[in-house]
Amino acid sequence: MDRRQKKTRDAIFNAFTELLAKKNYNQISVQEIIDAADIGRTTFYAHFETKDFLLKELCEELFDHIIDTAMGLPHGHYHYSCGCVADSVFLHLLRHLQENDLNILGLLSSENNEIFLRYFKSNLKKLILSQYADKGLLKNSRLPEDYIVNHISASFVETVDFWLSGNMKEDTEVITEYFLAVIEPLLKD
Amino acid sequence: MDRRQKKTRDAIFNAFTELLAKKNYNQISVQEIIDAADIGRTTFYAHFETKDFLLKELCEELFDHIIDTAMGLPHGHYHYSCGCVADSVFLHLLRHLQENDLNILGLLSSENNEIFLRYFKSNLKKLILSQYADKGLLKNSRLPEDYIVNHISASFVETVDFWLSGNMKEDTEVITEYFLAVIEPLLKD
DNA sequence: TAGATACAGAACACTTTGTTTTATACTAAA
DNA sequence: TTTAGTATAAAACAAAGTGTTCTGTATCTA
Repeated sequence: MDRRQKKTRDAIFNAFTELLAKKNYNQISVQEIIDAADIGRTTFYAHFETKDFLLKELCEELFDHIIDTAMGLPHGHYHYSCGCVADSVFLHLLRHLQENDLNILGLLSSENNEIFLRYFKSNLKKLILSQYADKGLLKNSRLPEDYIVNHISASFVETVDFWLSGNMKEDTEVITEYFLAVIEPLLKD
Repeated sequence: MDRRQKKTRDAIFNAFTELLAKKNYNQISVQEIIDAADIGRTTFYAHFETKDFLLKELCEELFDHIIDTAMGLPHGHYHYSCGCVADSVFLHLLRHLQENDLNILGLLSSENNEIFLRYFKSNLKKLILSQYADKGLLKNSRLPEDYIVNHISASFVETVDFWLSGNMKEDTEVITEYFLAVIEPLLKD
């Protein structure tokens, strides 16, 4: 990719991320992004059709990477009761968040975090499927599989939200235990 | 309240609700609401400071009523295992939604339903607290109470979302059973 | 070095926003 | 029924934002 393109693209992402950390998405104008990124008006529209498309691409950059690396990890049982919390993909995800690449924490903690949590959740489903469904761990006589996958994804996202809104007081291991304790009853062993 | 005030207020709410059912919140302009409600520009701003305030007041009208009536219901154990699903407040809530007062279903099923689901969730916490926490049913040696309350609220909202996005194929009783099966392991008995 | 491309800057018509002003119609209470 | 208060309509307004087009310049790649 042309160095110039990458440079302006990064400038836009950075400006947008900083703005999102301090004000609501709806209240951010394209003009503000342009000013903050210090680029020409034409340039912005050459890169992104609208503000919504910019958001979408930002989300892709943020979460696709995180989920994809997690997908590459070896799968395991990861039950709370079997004491292997330390090996859980979910612990890995939390630690990845904690490292705060690309100021992802700022966005997930911001006032308008629903946007990102929603995107996070939809990406998580793929991970859940590869972790549990492939191994037949989700079979449950009372509940349909898609309901369980949805529930587990939502539970993790909500756990992250709980953790962040409490300023990450708890260790990643503790939060992982909370989460695993909540989803464990839904899994076959 | 002045009849004229109530009349325009209703006109605004109706117009806004109809617009929300077919397009995204961000893409709706105040001008469109004004046109749809067939009122004067000045009148709108006499009622609502901004579009965001209008949304907030709409949410209050929609959910405060539902939750408040549910709060008035007698409390019970409502465990899946004890077979008293029929008495659950949650079943009552689902039926209330199904009646579709004020086209609440249209909003909860719309593309931008996060806004409403989020508001729904925060109101639900009050209900969960009155249902379970007061009776000491949430005590759990492994998990803090606020985490459990948050989890139960989120689980119900996500269950509603699951139900609606599948076009309400399942009966309210079945959905209630799914939900109770998921939260039951977190409760003391 | 040459052709292609990304960028800046300015101008553009257009929409939206929130306010102000003036005049009219309605309502609630005396 | 009258009256004083108030809700509304209509028009005009400045300010800001949107998305596009054009021209000239700088930068990249081959």
